[in-house]
Amino acid sequence: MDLKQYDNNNNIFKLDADEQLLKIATKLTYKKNDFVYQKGDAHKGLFFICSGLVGLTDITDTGNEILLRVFGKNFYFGHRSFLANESYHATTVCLTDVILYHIPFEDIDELIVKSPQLVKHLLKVLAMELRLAEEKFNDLSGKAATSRIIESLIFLKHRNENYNWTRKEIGEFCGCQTETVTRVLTLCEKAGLISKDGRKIIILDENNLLQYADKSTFK
Amino acid sequence: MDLKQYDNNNNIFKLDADEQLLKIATKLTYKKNDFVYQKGDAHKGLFFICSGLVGLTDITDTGNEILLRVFGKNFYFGHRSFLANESYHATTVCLTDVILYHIPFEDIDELIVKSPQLVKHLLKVLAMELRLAEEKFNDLSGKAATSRIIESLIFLKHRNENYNWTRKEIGEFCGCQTETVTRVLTLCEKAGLISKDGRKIIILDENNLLQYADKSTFK
DNA sequence: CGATAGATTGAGAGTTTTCAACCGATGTGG
DNA sequence: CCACATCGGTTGAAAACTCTCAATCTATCG
Repeated sequence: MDLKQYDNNNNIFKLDADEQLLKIATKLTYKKNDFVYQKGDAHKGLFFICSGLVGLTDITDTGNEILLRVFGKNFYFGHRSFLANESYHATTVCLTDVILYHIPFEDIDELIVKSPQLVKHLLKVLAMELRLAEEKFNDLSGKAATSRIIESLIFLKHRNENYNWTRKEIGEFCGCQTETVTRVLTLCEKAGLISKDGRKIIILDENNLLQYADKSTFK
Repeated sequence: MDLKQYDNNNNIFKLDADEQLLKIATKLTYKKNDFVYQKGDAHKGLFFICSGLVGLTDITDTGNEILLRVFGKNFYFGHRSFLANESYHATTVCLTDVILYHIPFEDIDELIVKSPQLVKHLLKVLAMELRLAEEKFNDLSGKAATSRIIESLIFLKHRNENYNWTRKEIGEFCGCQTETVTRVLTLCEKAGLISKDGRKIIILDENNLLQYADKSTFK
């Protein structure tokens, strides 16, 4: 991932709620670990997050979960399937308790009429998400686990500073096992780049940490 | 990748040329291995392929090339950077001699005015490309090389039946080395699933081949 | 026909996974 | 408020897959 391309709070992915649209929206609340929709379901319009964190997850052939994208406060999600007019290709799971609006739309034409601004926003977000996905593919293909883990930690922290990302989630996001994440984080701690407070990971020096990411192996 | 989701000739990604737009377009010809644009360049509107094959490539930290996407006849490309208003995150290289139209646009608003239909097409293509990219990530994360190679071979063949995909290209598309592709293809040939005519790979039975893809290793 | 790009094969190396055991933190119900 | 269950984290050893490197072979093209 090209971390330089991001503002610290990922504001570029966010949009304030559209008051007009919220009139046709339904407010929904979810508990941690609830699904909003599941892989294979028919698309059902857009979702807008008021509070909480939502992850887009899938399962590999070997049964491991992967974390494709993460949506935070003021993010829309569900847009990909809606815009492609496809069923969902992955499952959204609440990483925390979540409050969101569900905005039902039949098709793109309806959305274009009701909010051309939102179409433009989603177009841009989608295009950025495609870059991110391809950068993640590049990383998984050519970067050592150490680099991927460190970069993912920084990326995820920027997306939500307050949330305590688990080793499992970090591993699922960058394509490696929980144990590998633990080993790398332990080394980072020994190198004085992060510290751990219980399960919480504290980044002490982001620049140094990023430099360390270029070390090829965790042995 | 979910190969079931594709029509055999990937028609869903294609669009006939827009006669109006071609009036403001420039026709360009390229030789095999030429670059159309390179990573880091500022976006410069849309490209539409009249004939030939174009690959979107990048280089990993370890210096290996990867093949992110492939564009064929009647495909638009360059749309991601244009729609995100970002510089190019990867390089387009001509896999064959190519004839294309370059359609210059300043920004999305100009495109929306001149061809709302094309915007809708690109929106849909982009959304499908994001699914594909995430499916590729899933595959790389959880599928053995054998599966990825076989699925990539079938996917690429469907995108362009006539083109003789090299082991290198197949490997770059699915994230493994040329030698690994060779080894897997040799096994597939011994299993009677494909045959080789010179450098050409002939798929004898696609269904059987796909079933074989689930075998986990190439040893 | 020679030159070059692409393909094949083998052996050895290396990163990451897997499996297993254990530890520590967190949260809940009695 | 303790006891206990559960979830998440740590560590080690062994295994596995794929890569790397090197040598050789074959196809293709000018």
